[in-house]
Amino acid sequence: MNAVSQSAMTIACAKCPLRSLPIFGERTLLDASTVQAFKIGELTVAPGGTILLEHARASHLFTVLSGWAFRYKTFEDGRRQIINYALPGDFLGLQASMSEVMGHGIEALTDSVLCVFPRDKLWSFFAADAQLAYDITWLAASQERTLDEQIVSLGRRTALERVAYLLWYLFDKARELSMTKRNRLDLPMRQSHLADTLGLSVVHTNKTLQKLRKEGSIELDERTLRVVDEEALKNLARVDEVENIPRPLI
Amino acid sequence: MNAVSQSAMTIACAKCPLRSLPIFGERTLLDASTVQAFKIGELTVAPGGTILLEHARASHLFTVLSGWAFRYKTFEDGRRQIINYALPGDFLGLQASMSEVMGHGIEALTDSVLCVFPRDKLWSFFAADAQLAYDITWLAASQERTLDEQIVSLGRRTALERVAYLLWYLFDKARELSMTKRNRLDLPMRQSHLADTLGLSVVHTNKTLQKLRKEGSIELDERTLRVVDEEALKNLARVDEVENIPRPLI
DNA sequence: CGTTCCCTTGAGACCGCTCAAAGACCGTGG
DNA sequence: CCACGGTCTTTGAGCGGTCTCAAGGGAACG
Repeated sequence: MNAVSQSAMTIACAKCPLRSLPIFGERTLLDASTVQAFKIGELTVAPGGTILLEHARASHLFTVLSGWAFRYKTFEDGRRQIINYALPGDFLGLQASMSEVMGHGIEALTDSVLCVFPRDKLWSFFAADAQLAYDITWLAASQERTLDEQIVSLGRRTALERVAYLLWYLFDKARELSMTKRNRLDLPMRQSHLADTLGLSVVHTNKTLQKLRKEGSIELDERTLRVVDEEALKNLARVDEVENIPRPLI
Repeated sequence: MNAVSQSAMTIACAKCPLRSLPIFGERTLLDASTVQAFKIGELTVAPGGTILLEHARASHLFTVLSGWAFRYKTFEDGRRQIINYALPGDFLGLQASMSEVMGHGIEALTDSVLCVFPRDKLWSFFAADAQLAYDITWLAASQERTLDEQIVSLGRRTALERVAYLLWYLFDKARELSMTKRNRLDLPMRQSHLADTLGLSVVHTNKTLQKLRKEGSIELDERTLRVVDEEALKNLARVDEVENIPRPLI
């Protein structure tokens, strides 16, 4: 709720910097004018700022243009579960548009900019452009796959495997977006975020991170992750290999 | 793979018994002929039969017409995580249609019948019928909400809360479909299925079930669940109330 | 230069695990 | 019809992974 502002200056979809990334394959790329017609503005949020409030009515959909955010749910007694992380190109808020009220909150981890779309126009855009409809469904289905894997993590991976998986997942996701340099990635989250993602306490998360460092496949200090031996990390994490196929961008 | 057969006799969508259930609201109900055109047949599966094989290429989409099924993932060492359960009206296989290979398996718990749709025609049906496209997206988004809640369960609910939540969730889902009678529901799964859903061992699942029975809000024997005090169960489960709005049926 | 937030470390408690075995239920075949 | 084997549920014992509580150190910031 704090530090949220709406900017008059917006990036034209045709000049969207994300469009040139290989992961958003040219063949699958929606015409920029279609997205432009759907887009109504941009939202700028500071670290810790709320993008979507838990249990509130959501009137917008978003695509992350830059920055990190995370989706979460909380209990009244303060327990928090982070559901997943959003990076540039991720489409947010769809769940809410199908029911009336948000089931989760979304918070920015870094300074972030999001493209804003009107939820009440979703249907008319579906009717007008089948490719847009298909792309949104594609993204929703892809999101399901990610959530499936998070469920497997929480249900059946040990603490060490969970940490390894999360770090590899974030690394791989960031690499697709060319956010890594020489196997290095700056992670904006605190250990308390990792703990709330992993279903562990902060203390045990810390101890498990240290154990993982001793395994030798990663280095992690000053909030910079370095993947030293990706194969070893993936084996530890029991990664179920999925090829990164080009994905749509709304 | 065993006990799978394709029947020549199929139910006409116009006469689909699910269409008269209140949860599939009339206003949101897709024209029967649209679904009929998309449907290519029915699949009958016996208990324990495979509907979708993990890591195989999927060429079909399904709607459960009758019976119970579950989605799961396994590790090489045998650990299994059940991701969620499918009941009549649930739409299956979408994740796989967006990538090449199934990330999960689907297995029948009871004798089941599924409507079969061709995955390679999905795009052309999207282009031909915006309502169908919208409905499929709706279902995908709704599924995400369910998965979010499962992530919260595994990450932040205690064993007792988890069991309470799962039983309430199944009860509520079945009630929408008029599968309950006087607060009673026949559950087809074994305790090992519950354990693999809850991220617990079978032994601890058993002990937790007993503790829950002693709490008094449920009875459970002979595979019949009876919800004695739904409010107490929901409080125990820390249910985040969501109204059951009418949903589409493909 | 103090305050605050975060990471780290240690100690002890507890939740959920594994191992083991007995009882209950069911289908099958003698 | 009964004996048997297999699967599922239940129970007990002991271990260990993860938790909570507590305190110290380091870095950032006003």
